[in-house]
Amino acid sequence: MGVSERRIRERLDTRQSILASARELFLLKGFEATTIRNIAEKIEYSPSTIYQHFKDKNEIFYTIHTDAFSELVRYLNASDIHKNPMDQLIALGQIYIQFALENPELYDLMFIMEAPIDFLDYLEDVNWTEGKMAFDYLTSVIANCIKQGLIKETDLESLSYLVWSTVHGLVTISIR
Amino acid sequence: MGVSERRIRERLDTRQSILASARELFLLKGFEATTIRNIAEKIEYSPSTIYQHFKDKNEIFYTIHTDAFSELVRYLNASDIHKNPMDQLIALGQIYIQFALENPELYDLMFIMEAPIDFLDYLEDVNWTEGKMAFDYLTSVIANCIKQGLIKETDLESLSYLVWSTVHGLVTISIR
DNA sequence: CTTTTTTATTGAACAATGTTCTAAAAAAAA
DNA sequence: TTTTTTTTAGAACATTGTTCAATAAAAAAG
Repeated sequence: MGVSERRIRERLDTRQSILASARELFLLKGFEATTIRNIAEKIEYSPSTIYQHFKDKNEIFYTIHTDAFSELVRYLNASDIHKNPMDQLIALGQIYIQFALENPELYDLMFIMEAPIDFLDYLEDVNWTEGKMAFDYLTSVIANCIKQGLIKETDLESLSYLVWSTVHGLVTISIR
Repeated sequence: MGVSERRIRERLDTRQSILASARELFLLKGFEATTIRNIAEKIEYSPSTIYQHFKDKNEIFYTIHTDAFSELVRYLNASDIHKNPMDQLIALGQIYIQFALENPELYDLMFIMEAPIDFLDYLEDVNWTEGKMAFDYLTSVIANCIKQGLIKETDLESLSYLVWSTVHGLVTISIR
């Protein structure tokens, strides 16, 4: 019977509806200023219904956050086309900046917006696959540059941090 | 009569007491998790009393934030001893990092901790003298470097941002 | 078609929060 | 001692996230 399939689909729909509304409100008013009742009103359900899909308000934020990172990783993968690691590194930076400028509110939500208090706990809990993926990718590209003598050898991880934080700094400034 | 002098002094004392307690709690639990009642309990006054000294919870945070920046500026002024602007620039970076590492929780509160929502409004309102001072100082040192041909000429402001955000990125990483 | 069981949805309720307001207590001035 | 001013407190309010028991709806079983 296709009944249960439809029900699963319906359930997923309201879940997505919650996420979409929440995201819109978060971007518009920030995390704190967005209330569960706001979201509930927007999806035309009672506040209680939301708790059928998410443990608490934080979990809604986490989900949106993780999804956004998935999208960033998808963007970054486009740098694969380059064979020369230095070109790849440059492309990586360009794509990163492109992503940030094309989705400024999303970038804000990912990196700048005030997050729930237990955010760091959460990052450890879910061991933040998406974020690690993005960083590991950067690190591996830089490692290739060093291996081919295109970059002077230094502490790999520190250098990766440095690159990221510099680009992040630039992006943040141009967004805000 | 020294009566009113004493009253002013007493008033200032409780104000300082509020700030000290609030700062301690903010650093310990973050802005959101710290309640007015927490602070009140710590200073052994009723919550209402706090509102005699500060418009709202945000204003307490703002005050602490501004004070912290004053302290940073005080630190940075020590770079005056160098005549060569390049030495000064290097000293500036070193002092900045020193400040951050010596007062990691404070640095966290100033740059990383989640702030009240209307924080950006606030920065514009008070036109954020302290923050501007620090940045203008950096900019002027870099300008001197360019003038003396020690740094290749580029967009001055962007370069200043770049330097700051790079150092900030490094500091943030080593603190957290 | 009727009854039973499962699922979905709600509305009322709770505790905690920031904040305000009125009354009391304390201090200073007269 | 009385009056005025200032300080402090306690009760109260609206809003928040969240829970829970009751109701409505849907599906399954008979």
